[in-house]
Amino acid sequence: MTTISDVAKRAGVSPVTVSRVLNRVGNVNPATQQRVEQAIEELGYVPSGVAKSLRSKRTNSLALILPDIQNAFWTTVARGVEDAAQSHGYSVFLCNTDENPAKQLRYLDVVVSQRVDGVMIAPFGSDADDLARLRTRDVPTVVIDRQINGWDVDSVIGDSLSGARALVSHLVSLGHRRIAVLAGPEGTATATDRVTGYRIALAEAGIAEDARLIRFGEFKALSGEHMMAQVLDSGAEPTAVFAANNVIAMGVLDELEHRGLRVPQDLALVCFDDLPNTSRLFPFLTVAVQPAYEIG
Amino acid sequence: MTTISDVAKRAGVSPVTVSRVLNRVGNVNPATQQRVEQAIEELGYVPSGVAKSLRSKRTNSLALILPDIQNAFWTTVARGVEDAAQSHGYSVFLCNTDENPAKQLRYLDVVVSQRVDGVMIAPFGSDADDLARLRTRDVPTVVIDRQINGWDVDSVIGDSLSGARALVSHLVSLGHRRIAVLAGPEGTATATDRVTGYRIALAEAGIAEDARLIRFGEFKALSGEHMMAQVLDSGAEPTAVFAANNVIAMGVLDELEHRGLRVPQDLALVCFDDLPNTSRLFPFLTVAVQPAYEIG
DNA sequence: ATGTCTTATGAAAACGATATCATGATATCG
DNA sequence: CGATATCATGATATCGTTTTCATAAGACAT
Repeated sequence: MTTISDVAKRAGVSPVTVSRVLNRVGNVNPATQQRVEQAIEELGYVPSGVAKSLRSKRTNSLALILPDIQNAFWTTVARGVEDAAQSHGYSVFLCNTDENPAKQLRYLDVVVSQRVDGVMIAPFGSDADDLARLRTRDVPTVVIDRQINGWDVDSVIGDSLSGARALVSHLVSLGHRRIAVLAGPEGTATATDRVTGYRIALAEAGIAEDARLIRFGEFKALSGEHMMAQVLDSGAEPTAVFAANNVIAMGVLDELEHRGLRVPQDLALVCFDDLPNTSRLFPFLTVAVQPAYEIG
Repeated sequence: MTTISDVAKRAGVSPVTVSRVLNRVGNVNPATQQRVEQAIEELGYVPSGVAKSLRSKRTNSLALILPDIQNAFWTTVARGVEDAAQSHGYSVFLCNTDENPAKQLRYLDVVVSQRVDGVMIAPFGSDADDLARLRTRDVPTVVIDRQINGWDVDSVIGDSLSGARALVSHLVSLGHRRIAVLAGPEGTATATDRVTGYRIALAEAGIAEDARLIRFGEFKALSGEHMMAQVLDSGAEPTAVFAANNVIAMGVLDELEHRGLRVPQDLALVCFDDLPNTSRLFPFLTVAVQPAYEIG
């Protein structure tokens, strides 16, 4: 791999001068500059970002830590992040935690060790301790989509509570009284906020809560399937379901299909977060769309 | 940011000894080791990957350059790559070229400058020149999904030709004679291979080609829409359509919907690459599924 | 007792860039 | 014309590690 010294030698100057040409800083004789540029061209020299980072303490890279890169919501967020980063000269490390705390921890170690200039994370759980690695090391951080207790950090968060409340109120206005909610992990703000929104909507309508209709699980299709099955088997006989995100809704549909139940004839369904082709796929489905790209 | 010297000072040893403890190499007195480990703990020290990379010439990072991270096929590939990389201690830089040569070029510069240990790329076009930056610099590279002319590089490629041939033969066996093919960019091996497979299937069935039924565009929904419109307006009256990938198929559906045409009653549709929920979304759709995760 | 091995540690150099300071050559000013 | 500012360039130190070489203290064999 050619270095700045190789270029310098070829152009008959010192490495310092090459650096000056590269960064367009300081004064360089036009003739010299041309010789240097030619040497760079001939050798196909590309400066080492690694060495540059070591000296300058900036890596020009960011980390984006997400729970599920196969979820369309998150890829859209990623796309937004990527475009914004690129237009400012940053590269993005994309990390997929799979909603797995151990994986998340490992990635936090990696990004700290790689000395990225900043981290955007949709954290698992809402416990500040998990993110201690970032806080104690003063890594500039933005939390996405989920709130963190006990750390006053910049965040970009959709209004889960209001969204959930609106969705459930919509169901109520259609005449539903026995509405199930299938949420994500109980420790995650996104999940609890959406359940809270659900509760508020019920309270406003004067409907009593039924514990059998409230389930916490994971933001995964399989979990949606299980939760739906539990609710159906609980004897609570829901007429409508509020899925806390798109993937859970998919699981719900799977389970309903197994049982030969149709949406919306047998059971109404609403959910959070859009999916690609939702309107074609489920014209009957009401969703609370978050501006994923803009969040990114 | 604490450095190895800070740790050394605190433990009353030299940085070399700390390094030895960190990398479990050479002989270190157990008592010393414990002092060092305690100092690391107390200071919350995380070694600088940047400095390590500079010295060791390894970054433990890989780049994955993809045309569209919003396409489920690619996110699945990404997931496979990520899992494999992580289990071997590597991190992955995910880069989205958006099928845009300029973006691709920019990313190639970035990854070369960042000195990643390897690159996996689904390149735009099939011209080796575009990838010259990688070749001339001996960056270990694997090409995914698309073949490159003039560079004998490791590749992981689904069999576009056979897949396309099988899909089109399937249509033929259903009695279709006027079959349209809507492909990606003409310069991309994936697109041309799929068209070649289409041609072979037609030839085998003794069906003459109709130029109006063969379209090249982009691997994007909007392009699928346009191509479908062109074919429908060409007067060629197709009874079936072969979309060269999932996203194009989505565009086709959009266009058909605009015109009030139904699948499969008015027009049969087959395509390459799976989509999430395909079976629920389009029970009528025949797809050639590539093992995306395993490719990754 | 002398020489050879192993263990435990440190000093110094190196990785490839940039920041700082120094130097000589010109240009500009009063 | 001497003083000062500007231009063009280079020497050297530095970023935080790891590699290489050196050294000293015991252990062991002859």
